[in-house]
Amino acid sequence: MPAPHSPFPDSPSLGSDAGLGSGPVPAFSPLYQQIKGLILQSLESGEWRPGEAIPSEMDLAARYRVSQGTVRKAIDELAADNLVVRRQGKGTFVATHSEQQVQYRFLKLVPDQGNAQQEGPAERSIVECKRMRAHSDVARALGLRSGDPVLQVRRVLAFSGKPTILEDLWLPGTPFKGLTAERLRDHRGATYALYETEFGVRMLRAEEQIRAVLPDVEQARLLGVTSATPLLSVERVAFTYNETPMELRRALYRTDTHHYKNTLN
Amino acid sequence: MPAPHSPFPDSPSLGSDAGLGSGPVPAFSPLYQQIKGLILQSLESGEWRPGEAIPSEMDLAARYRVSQGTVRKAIDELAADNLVVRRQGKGTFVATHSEQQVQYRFLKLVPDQGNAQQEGPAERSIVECKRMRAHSDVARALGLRSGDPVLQVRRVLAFSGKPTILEDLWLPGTPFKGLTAERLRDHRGATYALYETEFGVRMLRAEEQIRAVLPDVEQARLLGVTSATPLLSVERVAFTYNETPMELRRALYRTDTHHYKNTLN
DNA sequence: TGTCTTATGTCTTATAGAAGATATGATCGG
DNA sequence: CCGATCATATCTTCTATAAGACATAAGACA
Repeated sequence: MPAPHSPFPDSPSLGSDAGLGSGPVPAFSPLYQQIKGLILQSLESGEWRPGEAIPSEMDLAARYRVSQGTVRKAIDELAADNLVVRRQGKGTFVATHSEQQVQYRFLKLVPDQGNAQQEGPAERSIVECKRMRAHSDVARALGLRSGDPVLQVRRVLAFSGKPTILEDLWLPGTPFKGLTAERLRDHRGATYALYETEFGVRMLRAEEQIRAVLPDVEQARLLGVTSATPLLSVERVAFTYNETPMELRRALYRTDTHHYKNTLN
Repeated sequence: MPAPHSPFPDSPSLGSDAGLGSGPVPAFSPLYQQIKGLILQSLESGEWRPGEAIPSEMDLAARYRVSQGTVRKAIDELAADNLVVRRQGKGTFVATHSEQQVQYRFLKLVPDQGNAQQEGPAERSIVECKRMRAHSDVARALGLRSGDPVLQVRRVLAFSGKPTILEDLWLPGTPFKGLTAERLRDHRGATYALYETEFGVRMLRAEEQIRAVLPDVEQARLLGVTSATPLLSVERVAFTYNETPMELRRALYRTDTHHYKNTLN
């Protein structure tokens, strides 16, 4: 086998025993992981848009001066992380929240009877949408400082006319400059798809903390329940590239007709 | 490249274009998936016990008359499903609920401050343990018929002396013949580890349905809360091989000091 | 007792052919 | 001459194999 080539075009050879100096990739990592890191950078830079195809494995192999199999293993991991989607015979595509078979990729609330497809899309109504300064807890969750500008949205999602989810969203003000209640209301499809197409913010991963709570009077009114109705409190932080938090979402779920579904393995 | 060999030792050649007739593997599946199925059978039959090493990739390759890389890809998928664990330079081991770094593999409840390691193991106390006949809902969840014998266990888990989880377990009577309150109480470590070592039942996967509820009087008493305290209701069905359900678990979680943590991607 | 060697695992990379999808162009019927 | 249909060319990803690199542990040996 010939000595491994440098995955960095037009740079002096450094093989697999040279360090990158800085960056997310450890200095002494296997070749395919270095390639993965490079593809990740191109993905982050927007070289290929969500929904578009990335270059073929052969093209990428030529670009990075490695074999097709090495590129393949790099893409395998990206596909396992849901960053790209492979389609045999067609190509590899940048994953997107739009045009997906499942409308809501991160929503785990499903109806007790039937499935989410039959139920159809949620009816959304925005209760409030204002720019404000972040409190300490919101700032901490979003990696900001207290007082930094944020956008807050409160809305209700209803299924079959029945209000089921009350959500409060907090978004960092700078990346989402220009987002208004109108644009939110007019947009069809998932909110994360709007972030993607209008603001170039791709949500890749999220973490949720779930509790059981009782609503306050205002929350109960918006959901059409009494203050004695137990609700699921779901606090979600969604991350884009480099584990950067870009959205805090505090939601209350009614669980009389729906339940939160989770699979463990 | 030579023609693919049969993965079935001492059987007439059938290559990749012959059907298996019956079984979990589709008739026209790639070689590595057929190998995966064969390894799965050996795993299920108990040829290698949990915690033990399975034969090396080279040995398995010789056994099935395929190349090491093909065996590798089969094991890759088994490792992705958490059925086996790879350790470079040491071997590939059958995954187990015992001797794991995380004591409770399926428990997603974590303390609000600190982590589960610091907290230490839960203090268990068995409230009830009796053999009975399955009601229709329990029978349906376990794939039994109404009236079939089942074992029911009710217990409380406490952290730092504070009762936090109230669990009702239902187990099919036949596979768990001989399980008593004493054996449950005397056992150290995860309950799923007990199933593994004492009854040869390996839990591979589970599905949970989560709701917010209020406890009845008895439940509230056992958890030391009022009937007005909202609790997380977690109904879990755990599966062994062939997607066979082997345990139904209905639990109530207190979420004043803990929360249910979930990662989405 | 400490170090080196060796055996035996998995891991990484490379190559060749198979299988799927799509566009193009030839062929045939009207 | 026009249009539908089939074969083919050429993309793509997928599968299978081989061989060297790296990791780990046990025994040889000073």
